[in-house]
Amino acid sequence: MFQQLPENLSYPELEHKILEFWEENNIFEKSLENRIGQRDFAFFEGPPTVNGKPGLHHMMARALKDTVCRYKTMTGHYVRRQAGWDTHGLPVEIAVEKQLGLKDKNEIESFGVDKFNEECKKFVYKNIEMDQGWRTLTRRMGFWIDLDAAYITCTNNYIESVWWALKQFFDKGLIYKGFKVVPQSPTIATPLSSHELSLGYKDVRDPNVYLKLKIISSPKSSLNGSCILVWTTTPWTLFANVALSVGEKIEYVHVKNTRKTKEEELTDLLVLAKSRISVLDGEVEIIEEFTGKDILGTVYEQILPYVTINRETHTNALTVLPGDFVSTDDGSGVVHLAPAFGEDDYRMSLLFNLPFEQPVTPDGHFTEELGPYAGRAIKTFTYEDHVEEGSDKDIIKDLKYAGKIYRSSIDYLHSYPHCWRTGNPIMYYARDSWFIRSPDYKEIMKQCNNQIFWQPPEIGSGRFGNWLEEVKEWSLSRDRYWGTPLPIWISEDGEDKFAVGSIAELSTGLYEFEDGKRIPVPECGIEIDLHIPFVDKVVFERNGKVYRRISEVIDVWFDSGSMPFAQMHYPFENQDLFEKMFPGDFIAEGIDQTRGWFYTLHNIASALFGKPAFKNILVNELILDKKGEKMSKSKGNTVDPFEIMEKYGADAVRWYLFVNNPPWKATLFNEEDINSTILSGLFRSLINCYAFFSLYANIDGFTGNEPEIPLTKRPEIDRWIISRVNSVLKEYIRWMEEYDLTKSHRAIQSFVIDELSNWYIRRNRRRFWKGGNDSEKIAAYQTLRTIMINILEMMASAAPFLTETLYQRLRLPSEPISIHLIDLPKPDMSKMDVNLERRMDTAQRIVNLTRFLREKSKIKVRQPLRRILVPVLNPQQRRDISSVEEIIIEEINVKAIEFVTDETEGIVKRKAKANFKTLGKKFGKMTQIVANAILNISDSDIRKLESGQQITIDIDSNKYTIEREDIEISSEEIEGWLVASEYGVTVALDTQITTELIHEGIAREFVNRLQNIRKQSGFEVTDRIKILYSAPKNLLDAIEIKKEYIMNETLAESLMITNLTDGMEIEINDGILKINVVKC
RNA sequence: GGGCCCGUAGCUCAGCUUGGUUAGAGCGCACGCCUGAUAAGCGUGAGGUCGGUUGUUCAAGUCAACUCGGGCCCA
Repeated sequence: MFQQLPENLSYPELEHKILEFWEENNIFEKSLENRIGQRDFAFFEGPPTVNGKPGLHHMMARALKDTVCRYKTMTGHYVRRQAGWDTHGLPVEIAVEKQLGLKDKNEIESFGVDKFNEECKKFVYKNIEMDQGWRTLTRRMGFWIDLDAAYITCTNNYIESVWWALKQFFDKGLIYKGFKVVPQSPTIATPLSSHELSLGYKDVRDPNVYLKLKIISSPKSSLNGSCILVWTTTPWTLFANVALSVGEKIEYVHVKNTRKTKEEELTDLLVLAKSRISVLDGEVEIIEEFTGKDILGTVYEQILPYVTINRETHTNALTVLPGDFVSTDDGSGVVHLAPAFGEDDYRMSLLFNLPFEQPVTPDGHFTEELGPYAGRAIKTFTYEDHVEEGSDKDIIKDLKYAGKIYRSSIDYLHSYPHCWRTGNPIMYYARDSWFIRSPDYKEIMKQCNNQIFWQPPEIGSGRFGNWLEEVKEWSLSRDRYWGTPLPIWISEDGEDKFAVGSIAELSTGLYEFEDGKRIPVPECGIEIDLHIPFVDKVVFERNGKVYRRISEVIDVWFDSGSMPFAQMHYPFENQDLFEKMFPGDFIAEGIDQTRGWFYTLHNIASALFGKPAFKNILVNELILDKKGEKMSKSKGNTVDPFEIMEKYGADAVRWYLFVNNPPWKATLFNEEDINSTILSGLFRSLINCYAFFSLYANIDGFTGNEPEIPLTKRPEIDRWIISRVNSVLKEYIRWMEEYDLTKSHRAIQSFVIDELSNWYIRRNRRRFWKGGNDSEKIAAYQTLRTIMINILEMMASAAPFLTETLYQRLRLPSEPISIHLIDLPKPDMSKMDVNLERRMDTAQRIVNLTRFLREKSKIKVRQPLRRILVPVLNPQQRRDISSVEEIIIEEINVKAIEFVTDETEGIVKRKAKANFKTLGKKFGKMTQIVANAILNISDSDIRKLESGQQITIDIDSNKYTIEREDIEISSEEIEGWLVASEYGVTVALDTQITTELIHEGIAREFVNRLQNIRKQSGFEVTDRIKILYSAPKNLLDAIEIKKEYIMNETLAESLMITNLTDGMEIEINDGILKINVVKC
């Protein structure tokens, strides 16, 4: 028996059952066991950070991964799928701080770093198990990945592998400590790496301030007493201003500027770049022009008086210096320099021996030096529970009071980096920190990138490629607690350092107790934990020196970038496995990982192994809401993946995400589309196909074990659908191999709906319901079952639940217990017949044309007609159509197809149309004119061309030679007939209806009414009936003549005329009949 | 300021690599058909200045330049 689907089927309900089935039968495990020893396909899971709830966009990446992995499994690969969790770093620290009510690093220190890290660890493990979290999402959506063997980045094994990697970098001289201006996240007091920075750009309004600074002395004496105009968007950096910079070759002007304010008229004498005069208000009179070079050395009045600048020791302080970075795109063409807060500025300070003032603490507050500003926040910082007001406005107020503001507003709109975790604006800040010299191996990274297949390709060459072109040093260290400790130990005199690359090496150190006692690590009695504070208690005594670890932890992105080897604790274990798994075959994540995980994977793999980390990558774009806006919690337009899956089922959502739009294009998520296109389209069609199959298969007792009818013995339409399914399979595989899941699945979709359901099944219904069990019927069942299975095989990786549900009902006991344990078949070339496919295509075209003609002439399909005429251009076309004649005739209810050829000249008018492709090449400018002439060439000329001769056309006494290939021939009209044509196929319909045909039509109408009555009366399909009826003369005649046919069709024992007074009234062709139908 | 992607029917998308003369599909809408897949199935129709301009070409949705709008990334 082929088990029927439930009446009110609920996809989510079915899916839950399937989940249980998989788990009870260990299907996932079996799918792996099956493939042991087969080709390996190495998949790398990008570890999600274990805080927060997963969103819909996470479902996208996970669905893509799952589908590719399942597909690869079905095509004979062993796909190792180790899950992973990213557990270190700021996201976790911040969540835990919040939980514990700690506000900043000081509070963490007093709380105790050991306890804090312990809390972080607990938090991480709790989140991994969380309901409605990642684990649940993963299970619910059917993402098959080994969660129990997940790599967790905060385990000793993982960290040990990361340490090994860091030691490689260190020993190659690629890690160094530098004093540099780095982007610093103020409220968490740690530097960020460039890829972290790239996660947090936001459009903001910043101050837009023009300062006028008094010139004390200048080599250009005419400027003395005037002011130099300086522009800034960061007033908080002005305290640290030590010099100004101009472009040596830029043209500057000395102007007299008069403008009116509300209160008074002001006149200023100002110096600024000539091209920036437009920033001035009011009238401008140019007094003098010169270049930047002319005013170098000009001394100006210090902007804000708090820090003391000694011009004796720093002779260049508070002067105008040359800078190649000065631009005149905005501002005044004069740049203020604060070496502690800008990369260019810092470089200038070294070059010109400028004083270095840093009146700001690493957490973004002013130092004691600054009097009234001491302790205030530089910018407005937002915390979980409060907001700390920034200082910009007050600084501007003070400067105004001091008469140093030319103009100020807070309207400079630009995109500025913010901390990706706290959301607060970053500050560029000079400090000590550790770096990886990534530019040193830039060429290797570029070369490795060329070996990667990117889907879509433009990200590899564009976004990622450009990024590699401008590789920056990797700012590696973080001044935080919960992270992989940077395993570098420095001698107490600071002169020597080394990296520790393993637990074994760490164990050669000494554990230092609070009382100063040092005991070898293996004997210290404390369990080794590669975190702060344990590692900081380990000291080494070498060469008579004591070495202590530096304090920093590393960028979490180094953790996740290390996963290709760290997930398997390489090189300490699993060397063979690593050899097989590296480089990885496939990764898939969101585009936001381009400079995140994609980059760190690539960077580390290039540096350590000189190979790319992965060979194929599928990138997905954002999921926007249906209006095209980004989903965000604040807008309230986010979609909960769990809710959506319980509404439509995971399969429908997965399918929708693939098919609606290529994943690498921003997808507009419209919930209703899941229902209107996926559920009521493809899925319903597929379900209906199965329902149809099982209904009749069960009636006929078809088991699936019948001896196979050879392909050659099956009807043409069977061979057609089998050919088609193989063609589709070929196409599907082609796109899957290119990681184009949209094209591959769209191909299946149209096949199921248009070809299987709407053509094959509909055309063959009669074969299934007619009596007997001949070979033609068995062939129909066998064909349909095969096709269904083939479809399920193709769909299984994308819609694992629905396909399993149907497979369970279709499978024979001898077949694998799950669709996911099956081998995807290879397209069978011997079953593909392109000619047959073309012929069927023509048949469908003729059917469509005929339907159109019936519609036009208002003749119902139930009314048989005598014939259609089809003009054929050649014997081939005639043979093509003849071979599918039966199908056409039945579908459109005509008695015959007649072919019109040359011999029946006169009936068909033929027309030649220009083939522009060949014509254009030959005649160039004359193409259009020749094409027009071709429209008018005679029938005999057309025939000449057909026989291979050339003709010449005269236009304005020029001769143009035309060949067969230059024209397209079509039959356009048939005299006196209703005609339609499309793509070279023409159909004429004979609309004459003879008495015989009328009788037949009436009989069919009558059968139709009777069938309706049977159905309404709730009779079984197999019940026999007796019919009594009365009817007007014309109908009665027809019914009597067609009596046998009618009785046959309706399973009637008798069909008797009586004078019915009661009975059901029905109408046929405007006549009223009365019928009485009873079961025998 | 730079880079990338997108703009085709009311909506979601094909088509653009390789230019060729009625620009397609699905959904929605309107109308009709079918009734032994029936809380199914089929068809027809309306609906498009292919974002705009300019250019290349005999010919541009397709190629080029510019431009407008949207998104993403960078500075």
